[in-house]
Amino acid sequence: MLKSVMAFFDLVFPMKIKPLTYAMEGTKTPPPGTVVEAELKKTIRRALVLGESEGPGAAGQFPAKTIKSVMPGGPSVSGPLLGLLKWMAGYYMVPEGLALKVMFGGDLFEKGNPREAKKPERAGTFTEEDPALLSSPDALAALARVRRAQGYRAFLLHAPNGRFEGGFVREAAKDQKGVIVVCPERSRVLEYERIMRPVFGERLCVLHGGLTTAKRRAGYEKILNGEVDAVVGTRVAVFAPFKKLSLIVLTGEEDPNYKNRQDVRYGTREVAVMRAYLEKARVLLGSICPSAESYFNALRGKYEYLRFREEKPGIRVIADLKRGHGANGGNILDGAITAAFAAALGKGKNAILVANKPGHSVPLCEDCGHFERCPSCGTALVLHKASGAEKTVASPSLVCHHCGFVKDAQAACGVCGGHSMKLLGAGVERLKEEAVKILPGTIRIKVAGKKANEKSGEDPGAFLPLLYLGTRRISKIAGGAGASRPQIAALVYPESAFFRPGFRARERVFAEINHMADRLSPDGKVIIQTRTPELFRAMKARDYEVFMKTEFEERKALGYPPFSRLAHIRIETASGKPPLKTRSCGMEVPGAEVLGPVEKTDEKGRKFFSLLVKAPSARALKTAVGAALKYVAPGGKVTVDIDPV
DNA sequence: AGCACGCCGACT
DNA sequence: GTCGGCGTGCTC
Repeated sequence: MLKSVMAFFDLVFPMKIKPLTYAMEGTKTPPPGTVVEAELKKTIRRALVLGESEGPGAAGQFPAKTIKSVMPGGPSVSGPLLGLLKWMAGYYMVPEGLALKVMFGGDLFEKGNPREAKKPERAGTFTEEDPALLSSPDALAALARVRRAQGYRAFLLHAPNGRFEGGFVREAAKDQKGVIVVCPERSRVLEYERIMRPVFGERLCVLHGGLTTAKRRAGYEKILNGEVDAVVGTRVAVFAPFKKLSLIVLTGEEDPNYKNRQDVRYGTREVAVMRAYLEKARVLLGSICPSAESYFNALRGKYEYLRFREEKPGIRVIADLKRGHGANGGNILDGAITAAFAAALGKGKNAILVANKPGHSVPLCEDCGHFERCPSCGTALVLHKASGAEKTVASPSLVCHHCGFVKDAQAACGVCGGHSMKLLGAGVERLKEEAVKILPGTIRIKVAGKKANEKSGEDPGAFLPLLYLGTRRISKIAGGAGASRPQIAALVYPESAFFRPGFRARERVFAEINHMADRLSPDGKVIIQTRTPELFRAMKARDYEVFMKTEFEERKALGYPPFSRLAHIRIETASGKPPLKTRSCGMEVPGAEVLGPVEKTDEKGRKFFSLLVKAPSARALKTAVGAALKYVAPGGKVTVDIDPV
């Protein structure tokens, strides 16, 4: 009689659940990384073998259920990727199951037929690269260093422009196997597909959330079968299950889109670097304006810094000091801007106009100084006039841009009844009114978020230049999808973004201005109309080093990253009850600083409490967050965000 | 007291 | 994800 061998395994199901122990009989046991089927709550589901287990233990537990079947073809997930899964669960403080869910979604774990992807969708508009720059001795030397590096190695490519970055990435990836190129958004994926397709042909796979499940699954299958050498995709691509990975590229590494905002709140850059480390592979962080964190890591030698410079389109700062609105014939836009726009548009060149908020303006009573505030956020309400293509409300309304609160706009002051309202600020609606009125000739106006171009003036059939108009996001769509690159861009009072909460506000604005300049034609120009010209001094010169130096001084003084690590704890209690067991000030969290709790309102108008934990290292942060969570009263919904952006 | 529904936590 | 336990609340 053959005695059966019983072995135990820890299985991870792709859902919010810790690993569970299952049994299996037989001698041919599934190695870690194998997909198996097992019963969970009376339904058969797919799960991942994390490793062998000691067994359910002697502690009087239920007998382990058994693994029902093993997927053929050996392990789907490599050792380094399993290591990454465990690291993510530990670092971001989530169950392993949730980490598995964000890594592969349903693609490796749901039944269904993979369907071959059709030909690529509409390709992006990546412009020709810069052969002169790419073939310089410095560029060739840097490329050789990236291509020849063995084992784990991290590089920060500080590129002079997007075309250089793209060309460098292509040359770095050429002829290599197991390459991942991650992009911050779908439109960028299509641009990089255009760059990489000529090099990899059919052995390139595109991965992003816009694909159907069947297509994505077909992609995963090809990667697992070794039919793919390179993957281009959005942040999920960082988990592409190559058996052997050689290079991960993160393009536009400073982009805030790289932060995952649901389930596991991971940062794609941190994950990419950790994966490269575990895979003993190279990681290349590319940017035309690197994040403070990456630059800091380059300065202290954690990353090899590949810096390239270039003459850039000029930035002109128009000081609009104590001049009230109305100096330019009652208009907000400075005369120099309207003149420059008129000139560019007159020559058939496209232009970008960036307002500092949606809507029209903030009405302020000139008699008593009253302005309307949001009842839950306390922030100023913004008038939306409900006219034109960018119509967001049915009738003139006051809107809270933070939580979405809306009320009808009244002509008279709610406090004193006065009728003379001063309109503060330069919203999209208001700039559009001005653009239509001031800019001579006929133009098409493309407002952010709207598909159709709105025509102004007569003669709709003729070729007309485009005026892109919107908030900061407009620069992303400007010049896209076959349109020619704009020649001029103007930002009106962008300093308002500096006063938004969050220590990264300045860095964001700096990066956005750099990106805007990068999207313009080579002879392009960015104009900044501001009341605080001193805040834009470094931006004017586009002097990255000077900007970061000041930024570092300030962050060091205030204890913000990269000089510390942060965690944000969000607590949603039943009905505004205090979130902590102890009264405030009672938190004893050694080796870290805890700020809060502060009551806040989110974008959906929900109230929550917020705690900010500051610690000197990632290690100390984890301990501190653990200690802080002990103070949280039971019954609330708690979310922990490590390295919030 | 008896039953319906819904939320929350556990799932090996 | 999905099941069931238990709490709330309504009805007989």
